[in-house]
Amino acid sequence: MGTEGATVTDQVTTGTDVTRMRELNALSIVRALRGNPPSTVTELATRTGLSRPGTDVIVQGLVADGWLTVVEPDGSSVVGRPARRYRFNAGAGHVIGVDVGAHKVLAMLADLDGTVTWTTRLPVDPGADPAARLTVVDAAVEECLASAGLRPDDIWGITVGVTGPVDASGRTTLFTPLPGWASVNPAEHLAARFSCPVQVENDCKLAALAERWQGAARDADDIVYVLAGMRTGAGLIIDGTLRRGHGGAAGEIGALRAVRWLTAPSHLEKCASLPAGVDTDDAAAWVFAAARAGDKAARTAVRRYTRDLAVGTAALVLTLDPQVVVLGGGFSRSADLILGQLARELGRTCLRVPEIRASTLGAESVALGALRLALNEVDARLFGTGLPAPVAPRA
Amino acid sequence: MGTEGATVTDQVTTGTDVTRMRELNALSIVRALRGNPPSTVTELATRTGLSRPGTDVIVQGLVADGWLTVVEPDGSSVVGRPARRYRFNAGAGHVIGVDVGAHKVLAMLADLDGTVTWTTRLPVDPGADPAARLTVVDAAVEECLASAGLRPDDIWGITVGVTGPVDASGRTTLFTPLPGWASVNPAEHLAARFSCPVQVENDCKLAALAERWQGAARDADDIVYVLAGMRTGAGLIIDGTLRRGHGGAAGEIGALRAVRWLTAPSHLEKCASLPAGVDTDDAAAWVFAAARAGDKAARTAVRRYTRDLAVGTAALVLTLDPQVVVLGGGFSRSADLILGQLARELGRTCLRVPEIRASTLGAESVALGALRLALNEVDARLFGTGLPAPVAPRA
DNA sequence: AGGCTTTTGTCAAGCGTGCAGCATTATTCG
DNA sequence: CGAATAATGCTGCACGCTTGACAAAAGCCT
Repeated sequence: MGTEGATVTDQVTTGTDVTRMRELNALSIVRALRGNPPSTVTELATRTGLSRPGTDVIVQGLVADGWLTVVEPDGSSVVGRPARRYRFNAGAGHVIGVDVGAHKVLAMLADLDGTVTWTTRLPVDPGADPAARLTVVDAAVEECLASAGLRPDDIWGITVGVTGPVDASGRTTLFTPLPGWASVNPAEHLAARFSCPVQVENDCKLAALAERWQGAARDADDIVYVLAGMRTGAGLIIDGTLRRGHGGAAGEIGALRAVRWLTAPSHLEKCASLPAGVDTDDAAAWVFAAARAGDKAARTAVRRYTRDLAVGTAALVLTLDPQVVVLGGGFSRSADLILGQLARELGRTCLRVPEIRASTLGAESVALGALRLALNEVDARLFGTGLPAPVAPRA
Repeated sequence: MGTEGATVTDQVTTGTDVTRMRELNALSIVRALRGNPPSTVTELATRTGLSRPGTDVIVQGLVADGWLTVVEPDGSSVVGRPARRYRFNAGAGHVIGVDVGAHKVLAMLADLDGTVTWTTRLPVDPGADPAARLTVVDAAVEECLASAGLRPDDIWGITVGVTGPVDASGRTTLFTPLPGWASVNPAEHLAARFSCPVQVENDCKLAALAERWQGAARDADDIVYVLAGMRTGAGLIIDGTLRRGHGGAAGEIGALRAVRWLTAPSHLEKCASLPAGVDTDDAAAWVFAAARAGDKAARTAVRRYTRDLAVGTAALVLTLDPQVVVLGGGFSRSADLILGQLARELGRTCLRVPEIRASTLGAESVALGALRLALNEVDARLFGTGLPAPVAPRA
């Protein structure tokens, strides 16, 4: 406490107590077990660099707290005494990821290992007002809880994916295609029922996370994800971390008029050979199919679309110099028609051409990314502040 | 050691020994002292959260190792026994930052606090071959050493700033305006004389670092730095860290033809009212002066230049959504003529308009940034792996 | 079947570290 | 010169990790 003298940088609080050291060691053991098959104490000891007896003590404590579960030795034919194996108790907590779209709400439940244990998809009227849409979100989330017999307090994190840039408060005030949604604060809404942290994030950004987690860019740390569909958007991962920008509007290069992302899909909708009966939602799919079959006008439409898509992508690539560009979104099903030309255009305009890959995740990528973001938050809380609390750490 | 079985993620090595804990505490005390005025043990104890006796023991050790120096109490009029103060011994090590330009080599020497203790500026013939240029670099560095009577081993880090994207090996193979420089590896050259780490980095990126360190963007974590001069370039700081991109080519948006950064300065050179006698190097300065005096043609030239500058800046801003855009480079001396229009253009094209500020650093910004990068590297080595080695930690 | 090898599980002793508390010292104020 | 004040220095205590040793549980060999 500075009395009245020049108070400098008070309260750095990095001093490590000997009891804090034990927490850190416990965490490093948990970390050494996450995502790995069940391991023996000896393995954990070598992995963490701790001694075997020391590791054993900590492991016992973690088992008592419910973080680890014991796997009794099965008849594996090794020479010495068969070792007990310990497994991270992924069921100690769960996270929920929600994708709020115009036509549907998709909710997923996963355990702490990220294993998806339930998926709910409910339809929504595109014109539904915010209250109605939130009711559907609630219903989807509720179904996730019911599927595993969980109570709200068993959920450690929730992430909601929406379209449009998300500001710090979790709202999409700058722009949203959902009617009336600009005034909605989904985090606040869910906080009434859940005590865990609720994050709201842009759908492109979440899809980018998903591609790095389980999709086409698992090996990369610098990723530009381009969502190609009836809307065009981007999500950026730099140095392995999702980047939001200072106001949450990173990746919105499509707002630049010279980048014709807003009008790019119209090339497909206005294709000359498009029959009259095709619905506007199915137009793109029809054009891609026709182009694949050799239809001249359709091929031209796809070429024009890709050219426009490439301009914005080039701007992103030149700005960030990523390792990988991932093409996602609805049109990525037709990546075979797009990727070649996209690569050529980038090769023409960019200094260093990154790898270009098609998304390997389907329509669930946004919800998956939402799960990943929620898990990231849980990890940060666990490993950052470090609270190996007994059994069930709440918010 | 995995024998032949499924070797998973070996060697995580995060286990904290009790002796390692002491290292960490020593480091946190050093950190609590860096950049602060000399402090008493009691102050350090409260700042780090450690106990006073414990702090005292560590401080004694740090003094013995040469990291801290004692400041005997002067006659400050407080009640009670006057406290010894301890100061971080910034002179324990030094770093060197070099700015290799077309016309000059600028080298700076700084201590561990970043206080610049010597600056050398040597002229170079723009057409000099790589060997000649490297000789000048050596001379400049040598002068830094001589100024403080230092030996090469007293230097803990060196950073060299060059124009053009720098790859992982430290070379500028993609592009460089210096004749023959593409084949040069400055890091390797300096490694012959210095055992410390030598980094090579792009000049725009270093200038960006400098602006965040001591310049116009000290408070920001997300910065787009635009170097405006006869060459146009950019440096990006995201979440407080300089971003290089996967191949070191981040920020090279100027390579996009639609972004007219390459030709933007020609608007100034081709100004109609420019007298015949003015040298090409001084043309821009003349035009800015004329514009400020009210010359119609000059004002038009500046307006056209700024319009072109704004296109690329808008692409960077929309991609990254930074908090601040810093206008640097030689033309930032005329920021009064540029900033207003630049802000208007960004306001027209961008979703969320960042603050726009003029650089407060002069021609030394690149060398300053080089110092900062070298200091960052030293810090990372110290605080990361943690080696409070005795007196003088070498590479 | 019995001994040998190998690896695990467990215990005891030792050590380094940080913390709390008390005595000591140096300085100002009355 | 004595009282008050605050920093310094010292001792005992608690905690957790490590080393080393030994018993237990399996497979392999004779």
